[in-house]
Amino acid sequence: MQSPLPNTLLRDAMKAFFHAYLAFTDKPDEMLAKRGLARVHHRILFFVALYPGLSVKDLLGCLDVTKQAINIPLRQLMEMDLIVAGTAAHDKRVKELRLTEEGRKLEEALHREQAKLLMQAFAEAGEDATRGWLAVNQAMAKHAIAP
Amino acid sequence: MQSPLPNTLLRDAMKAFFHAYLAFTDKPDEMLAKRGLARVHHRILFFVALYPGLSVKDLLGCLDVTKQAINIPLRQLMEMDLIVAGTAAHDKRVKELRLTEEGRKLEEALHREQAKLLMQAFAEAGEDATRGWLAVNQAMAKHAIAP
DNA sequence: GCTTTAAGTCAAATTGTTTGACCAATCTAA
DNA sequence: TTAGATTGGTCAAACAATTTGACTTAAAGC
Repeated sequence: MQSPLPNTLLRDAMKAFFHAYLAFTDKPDEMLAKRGLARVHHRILFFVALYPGLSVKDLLGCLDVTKQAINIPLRQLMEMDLIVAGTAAHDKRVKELRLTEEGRKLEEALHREQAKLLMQAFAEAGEDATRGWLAVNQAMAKHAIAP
Repeated sequence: MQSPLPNTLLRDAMKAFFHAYLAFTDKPDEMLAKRGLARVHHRILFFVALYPGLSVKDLLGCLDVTKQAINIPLRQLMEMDLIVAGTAAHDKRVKELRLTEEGRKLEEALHREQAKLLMQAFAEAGEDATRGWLAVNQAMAKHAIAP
């Protein structure tokens, strides 16, 4: 099996993956800290932005955490009027989480920083590399539990 | 500026990145938990494996944490005889961290799991994609603080 | 009616991290 | 050779996050 990554360089690839993820979360973490929020809050905002009307259960699945781990952060986001919870028409037990206007603004500000970093890296590496990066991440993501 | 990633799909790319990272750390986390160890321990083992003779200061740089955050995990690894600290010849203040034989075995077992996942994803996505994945991660990693 | 599911909560225990103050040994440069 | 900087280590208090497990309510589904 012929690979473009010699065995001796596999660890360098893993190191780059680790540091890329560090860089990816750096700016948003800093911005959130100023509001007394943390990375969990961002993750919640992110998935609610991606899937408007997301249920709490599906959110847990997306983040791969327990409901207890999300209990306080999610309540805070609702108390701060960044997220609202409606009731699903087909099943009154399930909540439909959505961003408020203010929540959308915060999520967008955080998203913009990460997009900037990604776009820079994409521009440096080229279009083919961008497609490749996405394809490998999606292949790996299939092995995570989430939807 | 023409991008292979339409704006509406940028969030999907970020989601894949997040879930890829989740999958990447899943198995090792599980293996470490059985020994009463955590992800920090793996990160220390990983960087000491990648850079034999690494100093404590450089390790802090690699991980982007404070010395207090590493104090206990590193001590545990040395008490468990997974890591040994020698003294640098050029400067007696600096320590040279290395894996012991047992440490090498554990690190390799953890590495093997991650390599398996990566190789699977590489095989699915193809060689070009593999090169692209690496290139984008390295471009992003440049924006992290580490060496 | 009985069971299951979605959501929420409580409490205790554990763990992790930060902050800030120290100290000792060693190196470097004035 | 002394003053200052650097490396590594430690302590303690405060804080934050997460886990485990038990328990509740409301609503479905059968």
